[in-house]
Amino acid sequence: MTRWLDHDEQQTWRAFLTASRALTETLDRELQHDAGMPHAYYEILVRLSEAPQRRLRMSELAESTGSSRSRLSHAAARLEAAGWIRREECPTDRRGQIAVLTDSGFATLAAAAPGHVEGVRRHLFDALSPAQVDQLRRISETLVAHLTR
Amino acid sequence: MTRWLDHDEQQTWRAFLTASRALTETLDRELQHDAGMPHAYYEILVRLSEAPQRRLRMSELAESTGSSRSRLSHAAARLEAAGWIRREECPTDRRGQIAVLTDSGFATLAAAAPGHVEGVRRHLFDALSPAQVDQLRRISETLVAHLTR
DNA sequence: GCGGCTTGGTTGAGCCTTCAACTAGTGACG
DNA sequence: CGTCACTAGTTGAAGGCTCAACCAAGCCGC
Repeated sequence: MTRWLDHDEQQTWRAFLTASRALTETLDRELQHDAGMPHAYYEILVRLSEAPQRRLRMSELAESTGSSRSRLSHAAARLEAAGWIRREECPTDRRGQIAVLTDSGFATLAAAAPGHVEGVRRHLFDALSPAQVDQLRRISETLVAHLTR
Repeated sequence: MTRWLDHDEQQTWRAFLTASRALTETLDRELQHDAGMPHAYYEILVRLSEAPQRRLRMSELAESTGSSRSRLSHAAARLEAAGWIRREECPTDRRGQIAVLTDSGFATLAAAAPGHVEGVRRHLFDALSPAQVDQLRRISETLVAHLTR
């Protein structure tokens, strides 16, 4: 037997879908416009910038950005063509590749970050009360735990 | 001056991103696998199925699914090729088109719905407490209002 | 009724993602 | 030490989305 959604659940689900879609689309568009890259690529640069020596194995980078190996591989090809990252051989595993953030990539990221952070604040945090922010965090963490179980 | 995110805000933002991405990707994959259509197309069929006579002007359909006219136009071409919708001339505005859900489209939707709803329940509602569901709804509604302002 | 603005919708190019297939290197086990 | 399963990463095709350009048709003023 299907456990259908009642009216309230419907409303919740549709509101959530609309909100998350609108939010990600808005931020994606802003980033594309201001920095010439989609949000997914921005995230890759962020993770690299936070890693020791600004370098990560492709597989770790895929893991940490929540993308498939294939997606990351395509993305890396573009980022490399843009001169924002470079790929090096891994000394300990000859199958491996290490993605390295270039100076140009770091500079691009540094230029893009303020605008993007401002966008996140404006579109998300400014709209919610401190209590709601806290609730959203717990909800999100619960969902992540549940989905990656 | 950039209003940077503090540590807690960072965590909240990243958790939210991860959760909403994981959720939509999971449901999208399930739907693609079980019903042979992406979630965006499923939504179009749902809106049509709820409309009087299962028909809507393209512009209203775009509005109600939160997609651009261009996106809907491309989607409609595919849905029409699949035989799930059909487009008719609008009698009152000769520029207009009316999307109509076909019987085949309705049957496909009816077949896909139980599995999808079950997925939404399993991945979202089952993970959260009733209080959290209520919080999520208010948060989402607040964000939608804020973003479409 | 005729310029000119606006609206409804489509189109094509380019980009991103997915999926499945593939290469190459690693590691474990007999 | 050879074989077989698994892991790292890439590739290409196909599909979906965005953006900008475009064609009609409606609408508004004079």
